[in-house]
Amino acid sequence: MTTRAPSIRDVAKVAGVSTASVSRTLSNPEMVSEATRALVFNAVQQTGYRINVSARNLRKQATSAIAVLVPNLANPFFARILSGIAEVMSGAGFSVLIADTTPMSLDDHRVPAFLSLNQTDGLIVLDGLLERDALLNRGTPASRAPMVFACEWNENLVRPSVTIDNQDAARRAIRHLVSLGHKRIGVLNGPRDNVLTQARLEGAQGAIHESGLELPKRWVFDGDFTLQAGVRAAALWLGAQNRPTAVFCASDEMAMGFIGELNQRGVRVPDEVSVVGFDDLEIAAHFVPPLTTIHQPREAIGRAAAQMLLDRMSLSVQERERQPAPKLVLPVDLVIRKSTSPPRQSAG
Amino acid sequence: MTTRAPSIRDVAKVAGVSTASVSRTLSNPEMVSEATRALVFNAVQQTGYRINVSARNLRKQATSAIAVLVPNLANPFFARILSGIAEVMSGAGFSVLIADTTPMSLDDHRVPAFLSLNQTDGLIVLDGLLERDALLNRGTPASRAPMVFACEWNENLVRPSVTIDNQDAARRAIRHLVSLGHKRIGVLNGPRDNVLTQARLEGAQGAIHESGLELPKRWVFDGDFTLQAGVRAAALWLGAQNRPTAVFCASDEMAMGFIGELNQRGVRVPDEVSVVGFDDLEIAAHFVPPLTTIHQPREAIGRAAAQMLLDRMSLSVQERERQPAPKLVLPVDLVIRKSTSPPRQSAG
DNA sequence: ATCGCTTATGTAATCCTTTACATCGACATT
DNA sequence: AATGTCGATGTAAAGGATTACATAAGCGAT
Repeated sequence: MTTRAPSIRDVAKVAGVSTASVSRTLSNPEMVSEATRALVFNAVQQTGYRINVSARNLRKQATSAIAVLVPNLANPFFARILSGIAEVMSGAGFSVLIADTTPMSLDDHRVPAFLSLNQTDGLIVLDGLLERDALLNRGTPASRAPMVFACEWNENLVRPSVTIDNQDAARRAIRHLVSLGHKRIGVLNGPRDNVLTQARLEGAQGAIHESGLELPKRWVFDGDFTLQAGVRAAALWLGAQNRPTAVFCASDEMAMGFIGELNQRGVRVPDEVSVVGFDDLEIAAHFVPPLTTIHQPREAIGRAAAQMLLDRMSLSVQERERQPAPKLVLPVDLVIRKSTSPPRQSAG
Repeated sequence: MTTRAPSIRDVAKVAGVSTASVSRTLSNPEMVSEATRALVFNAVQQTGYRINVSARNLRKQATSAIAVLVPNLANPFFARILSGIAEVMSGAGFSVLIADTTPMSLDDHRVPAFLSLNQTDGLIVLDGLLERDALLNRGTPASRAPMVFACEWNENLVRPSVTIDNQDAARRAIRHLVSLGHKRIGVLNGPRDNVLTQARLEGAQGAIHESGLELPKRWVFDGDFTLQAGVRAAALWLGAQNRPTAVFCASDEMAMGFIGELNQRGVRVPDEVSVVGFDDLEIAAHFVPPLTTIHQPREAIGRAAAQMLLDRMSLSVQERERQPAPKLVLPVDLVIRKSTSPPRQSAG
């Protein structure tokens, strides 16, 4: 009844050739004669043969699959990057495994499992926190796996990576606010231990000082990139005295949470406070008001990371270790919409 | 130099036991004696052994992986469901493969590849369009694969599924608008061939008629669930004479695109038109104005689908075919926020 | 001491492909 | 005619874990 799936032997028998010929026809059609090819294709049709991926993987010592470690799948920011990765990878014949790293503690047994390379041929890491995991460095086989870090990655760490210039982006956001005449500029940032947070804060700080302004501690709000963090910041902002007339947020989600909450409390943006976001999520252009923000080419980041991983995987271990880790820094744009305007009173 | 990874044989040698004992220790520790167990664990440590997944899969005729077919990965709606799936599945020791089906034409070779079960042990399909693919039904092995359909699924089709009651949801949205006093209610719907579109339209139509109102064709706007569709609908709405005073949108994205565009053109929501969304994306509660919408328990849908698939996979083919396809319909809520209000003039 | 039963372990077959190596014709060159 | 070359095919050996079956050891009962 439940008869076993047809194997390459069955195909060979039907076609009247050897299993080697079948295998060759299927993976290197140009190696066999026209006649054999026809015979085999025919037999494949007849038997309904489907290759057994596990057997091939075992023999080839490769899996044709890569894994993506995502800090938070529910976050729309990552979804889009994943989409870019999936596009390139499936085009190249690879499957994409996803792993949400939020629920995994850093020393979770699954992380090394992914790294051990017999589950996947390579890895794209979107979670900057994972680097600190000793596991990435300890076991030799693990650290040798082809790996590309994307997004949450400090540009000066030594690993293949695809990032944007976070400092520069923050600087541009601030300059825009300064050029509008803002003197008191606040920053709503990510979690302190996040690599992006530091880079963006430095950039913002630099630009503020360059302009002869100050960034006192009380104008720097800690957040975590989420809508909720924006909501909390709104309450803080409202309660503060001598408030900033503009706030640079390290993510669109926080910017929207901030604006949304202010609106509920009757404070208008940009009339009473200008807001700059970061990411340029799709919704940003349609928000009320449309968000001035830093555009990140998310799909391109995903595609680039995938391509870089593909390149790395095509190298031998030695070659990989000899070559310096490639680093790609993609350009970002400031897109000016309606959430920023000159401050209400020109003087603080 | 590049020495081959330690295999179970190496562990066995170091531990001074047979490969069988090693295998048993690793997968059924209770089958071996205390002493052997210690010996083996030790040897595993020493050798740095990692199981070879391909070999195990080949032997066990299973992959410990499932695939999720997503219509559009970039869509935040699906990202959250995926997150629920990943959570349950990785808890149960399964890997999750994702495949974005938008780029695949329906007869793409990859679809049957996923179905052929030797790449994955099961399938969760979030793309309602795929059912029409003859491939799902033609080949016996394919149609026998454990499969669960979620979200985009018509409740009365015969397949294991996790859905919400779309008709009821739409009905509730409409009743809410009616209860506010609206007489002219429009609908911004999904693509015509989408299963959700039909169910929601029927529900909306039903509720409108029940209330003694009409739904003329010109008040039904075709969309595709995207922000852009909302933008387009706004233009249409503005251009129409005798406009609806309220619009029920089949997705939050469309609702937000609609509101965003109206705002740019100086039309206030809900003052001039009330808007109900569908999905309750995170951002909905923080939009300006906060969106009245149908709450879908997205993470729960994902978890439920994963659990159902797990259950189905634990059954034999015969059992699966004997049992009726399980169907889970999760409850939805209407959450009333600020994008709906009584119409400006009480009479049409 | 023998038998029977249980528990722990080892041996070796098995899962299905890929591919190194061997073989075989056919054809060209000398 | 003998030799060499080349392309196409077949044979059989991996690849690494699981597990059916065989064996051995331990123990209680007779």
